[in-house]
This record gives sequence, C-alpha cells and structure tokens, in this order.
Amino acid sequence: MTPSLDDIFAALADPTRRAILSMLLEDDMAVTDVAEPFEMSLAAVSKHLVILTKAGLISQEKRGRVKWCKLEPDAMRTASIWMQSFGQFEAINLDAFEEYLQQNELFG
Amino acid sequence: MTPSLDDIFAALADPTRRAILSMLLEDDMAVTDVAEPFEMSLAAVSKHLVILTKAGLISQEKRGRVKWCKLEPDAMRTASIWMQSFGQFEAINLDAFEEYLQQNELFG
DNA sequence: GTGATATTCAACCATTTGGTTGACGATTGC
DNA sequence: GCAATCGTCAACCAAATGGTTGAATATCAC
Repeated sequence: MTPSLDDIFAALADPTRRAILSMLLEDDMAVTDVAEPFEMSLAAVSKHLVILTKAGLISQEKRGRVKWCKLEPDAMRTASIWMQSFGQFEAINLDAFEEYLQQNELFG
Repeated sequence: MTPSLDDIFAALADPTRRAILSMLLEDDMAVTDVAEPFEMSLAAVSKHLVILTKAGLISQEKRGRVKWCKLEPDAMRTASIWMQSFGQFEAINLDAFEEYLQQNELFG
C-alpha cells in the first residue's frame, strides 16, 4: 500500500501537520513531545500522526511505552517529482529560493 | 491575498484537479473543454477550477462568453520550495541552483 | 502490586468537501 | 430578435475532516 499523491498532498495541506514535519526535521520525537507545542489535545495530534504515517511522510516505532516518530523523506520526494514533471523549473523562482535559504541559515 | 500553502496543497490533493493541471500544461483551455474528459457535471469541474484559482495554481480570463484557463507555475514553485527542505535538496533543479550561485558570484 | 506515564480508541460534534440538479445571466450566430 | 452556447449560482446531499472528551491499554518506576 504505497501512499498515493492524494494522501501525500492532503497530509501536507494542514498547517499542524506541516509544523510536525518541520519539528521532525530536527530529530526523531516521541508522540507526547510532538504534541507539546500545540494547543490541542494529545488525541488530536495522535490523529495527525496517523494521517502523516498513512501518507508515508513519517514512520512510527514503538519502544517500550514510547512511540517514536521519524521523518520519511521519500514520500515528499514522490510529490516533488510529480511537480517537476511540469517541467517549468528551468524558471525556478530564485528570489523565493534565496529567501528560503536565508531563512534557514544554510548560507554562512 | 497570496495563496497559502494550505490552499495550494489542498488543491493538489484531488486527482481531478491534478489532471486538470496536467491538461493545462499542454495549452490554455476553455472551461467546457477542460470539463469534457471528466465524467462529472460541468458545474463540478467549474468548482474545481475555482479552487485551483484560489490556490493560485491557475488563472482565468473571460473573453466573450468563453473563460480561458491558464496554468500559473508560481504557486507550485512555492510549494516545491517548501518541500525541498525535506529531501536534503536532492530533488532540486541543480542547473537552476548552479545558475543562482554563479549569478551571485558565490563561486570563484 | 500500585500508581503514574504514554498512547490510542470510541463516540460524538461542527464544518468542509465533492458531487448533483435546475434555474439563471451573458454572449454569440443567424 | 431569438435560439443556442458558455459558465456560474443556489440549494441540496453524503461523506470526509478536524476537533473534543472519557475510557481503555500498555508499560514503567518504585
């Protein structure tokens, strides 16, 4: 059951879920720690994690009573590749790209 | 009102809408012609086009009684740039990146 | 064993989504 | 002028979404 573009894009359409993915970019996290910054119930965050897992964007592994969440970049790459099929990236938006790089301090 | 990532990803999450975008990659099209291959009402397709327009993925221009639909790649670029951070830049257009670096004389 | 911690489950709710149909307002061709 | 064409609007519907709460299930620490 490889995740569909439907599932991937739908998962990415929610700001809470995108925030979770950004958090997991730093490091793997337990469900409770993922939920901590959000002003919603743990159960709600748990549901978001299920959606992200079904989309293939993260994986979850239970060790003891703690369930660890891990980013899985392949799914996002699938979506990215679909976008690239539009073949319009020769005119990539360099301003936005530069802004992105600076915001993320990837340049010294 | 610049479209949000919410709007863009939500718009991309539907297979009908992705198919419409692929069709518009070929050429600009009238609403009736966009709707022709789909087994749903014209009104339903018209709604999809509204969603794509609000997401900034297409634009619509009325000439006479015909409304023409045109692909607008900037919105997809916005989403693509957001996604790049999750793939360690493997999927980015390296030619564009190199051009960017040279234009800004960050290389010798 | 007992109590605290980690997480999900189940039932519920309001709102959104994706579709239908029929009527309607423009615009065109003859 | 009038009929046909293009597209949207309005009302409606079923299903999905995103949230809540309280109970339930594991697991850990002591």
